[in-house]
Amino acid sequence: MATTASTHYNILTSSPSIVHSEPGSMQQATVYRDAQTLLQSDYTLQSNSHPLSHAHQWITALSHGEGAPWSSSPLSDQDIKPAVQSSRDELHNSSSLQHQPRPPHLAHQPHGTHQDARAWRTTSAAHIPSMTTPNGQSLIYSQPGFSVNGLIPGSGQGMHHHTLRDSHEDHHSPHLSDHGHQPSQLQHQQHQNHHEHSDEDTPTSDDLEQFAKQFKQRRIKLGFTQADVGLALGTLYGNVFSQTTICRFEALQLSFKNMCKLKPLLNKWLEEADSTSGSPTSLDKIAAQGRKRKKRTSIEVSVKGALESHFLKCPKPAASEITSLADSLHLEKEVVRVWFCNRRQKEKRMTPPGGPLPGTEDVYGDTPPHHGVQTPVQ
DNA sequence: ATGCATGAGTA
DNA sequence: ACTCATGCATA
Repeated sequence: MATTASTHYNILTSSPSIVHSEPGSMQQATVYRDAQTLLQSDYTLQSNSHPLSHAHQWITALSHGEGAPWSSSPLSDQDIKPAVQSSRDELHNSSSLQHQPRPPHLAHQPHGTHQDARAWRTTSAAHIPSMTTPNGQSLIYSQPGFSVNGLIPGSGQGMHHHTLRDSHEDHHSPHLSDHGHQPSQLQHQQHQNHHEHSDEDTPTSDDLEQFAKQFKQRRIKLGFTQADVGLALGTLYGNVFSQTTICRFEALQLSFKNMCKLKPLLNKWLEEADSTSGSPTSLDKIAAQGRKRKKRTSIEVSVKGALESHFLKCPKPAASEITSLADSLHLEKEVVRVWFCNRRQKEKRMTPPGGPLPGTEDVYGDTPPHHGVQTPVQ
């Protein structure tokens, strides 16, 4: 069986008390959640959410008939607290800056055999800052200067939220095939901002790359582990992060937007750690709440290969297709579905899998003389 | 360091 | 049902 699922994890059915009843530090999780929300949708204040819903549909899809024990755990109710979020930090950078510029001629491809969703693949070549569309407008997440420091909210950014996360070649992007007409967003705000702030304004992919590198270096020098940092962020700013996230940040394995969000936080930590070099950072850990998690399914290499093949052909298979695929591979449908989701996400990271492919035609053949980065490392 | 997973928010 | 941010568990 591919599904190693030894299926039988402690039921742990209900632990209503350990949700997040921390003695003296429980606001962390709270703020944390809020921050995220704010980032994704500026004004969309999240109302309460459904305790559990679709997330468990796959239970019924279990072919084992095992009777997933972890399914029953209606806790995680009160996630909704008064939106505190007064960190007057930023977190406002509405999404939308993650649009990847891609050559218009490739845009209309139903699902070409090549993925062009990555544009900032600047692992070694830096040229992002301004690609020009057929119109001659540079549409890049260069230095929009959104509401970060409290810019005027109506400067176009704060309200548009994400409307153009083009990068999907399915439905919503009928245009931009010939005109490459970028909707709106940071076009009109491309003036009046010339701050050399290497971390206040929107960083370029290059900036992020540089920062990540320096960050890692300093971190190690100071003797901190990725986990330490993640924890420290929690105590310092209320946003706890896992070792995984820190690791991915350092490795540029997050989306551009995500990187942008984390950068200021990590930057602050750096300053903190630097100044207090020597004193032990207060550690505070919120109890891991017991949400039953499905045992990680390990997919055989051969099966993975098959999935990869299908992905190349069709990165977004229809439900029916997933079903049949799952059937032929002897996997649960959910597993396959999730696999595709994760695979797609992977494509969107700053450092895409497979490395720099020579296939991506750089329409931006004019690398702008724009390099404000300082000394890389030591 | 990464693979598979969860969940909120969206479409 | 998907995207996106994030993390447990594991290689």
